[in-house]
Amino acid sequence: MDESKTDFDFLNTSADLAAKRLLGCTLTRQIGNHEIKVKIVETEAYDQFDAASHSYRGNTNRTAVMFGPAGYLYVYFTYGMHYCCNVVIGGPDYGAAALIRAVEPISGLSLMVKNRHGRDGIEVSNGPAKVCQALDIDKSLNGQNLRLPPLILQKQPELSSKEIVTGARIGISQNKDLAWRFYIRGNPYVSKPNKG
DNA sequence: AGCGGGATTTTCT
DNA sequence: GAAAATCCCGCTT
Repeated sequence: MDESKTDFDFLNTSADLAAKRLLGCTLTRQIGNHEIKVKIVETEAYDQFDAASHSYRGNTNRTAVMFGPAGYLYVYFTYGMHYCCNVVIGGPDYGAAALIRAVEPISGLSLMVKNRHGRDGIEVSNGPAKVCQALDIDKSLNGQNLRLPPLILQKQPELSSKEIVTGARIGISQNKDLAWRFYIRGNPYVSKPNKG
């Protein structure tokens, strides 16, 4: 059977719904003989109709991956020093992606700590640039097919709405009130729990 | 615990 | 030329 066509159908929807569906899914990163496996615990949605999104200004060299099919990796470089990674979501003509803001280690923790220069505990992966550092993701993985090594996304059963917290996105200056950040309730790796 | 600043370069105006 | 989907450190409560 051709799994490649159907695996990521669950991401072929609006950015906010797809970002929510990514919570609980796993990422497996192969680095040489080593393997790191993590669970996605925090995401943010971005699409072409959203002024805060890189895709808002259209399909450029930088954003081309966002305008491709779901299930590919979009990596961008920011603040002159950090990489952040996204899972492309929605159909090929819908420029959308979900920023992976935090993950929970499942296996390969010692290598993650090493990649984070000794940072331990939740500091290993409780932020988008920390996730990329821990998983050794940089621009060379931009456009990577997430069905294939060295980075594989696996669907997990969808969480119930009670397990998901929704709120405003972090670190943006446009569309601040749009509640397109999602995280797993009570998870210690969430970068910044909502106040209140 | 919370605030403020610096690091540093890609991307688009 | 300015801003940027961030992080870390140091200083103040």
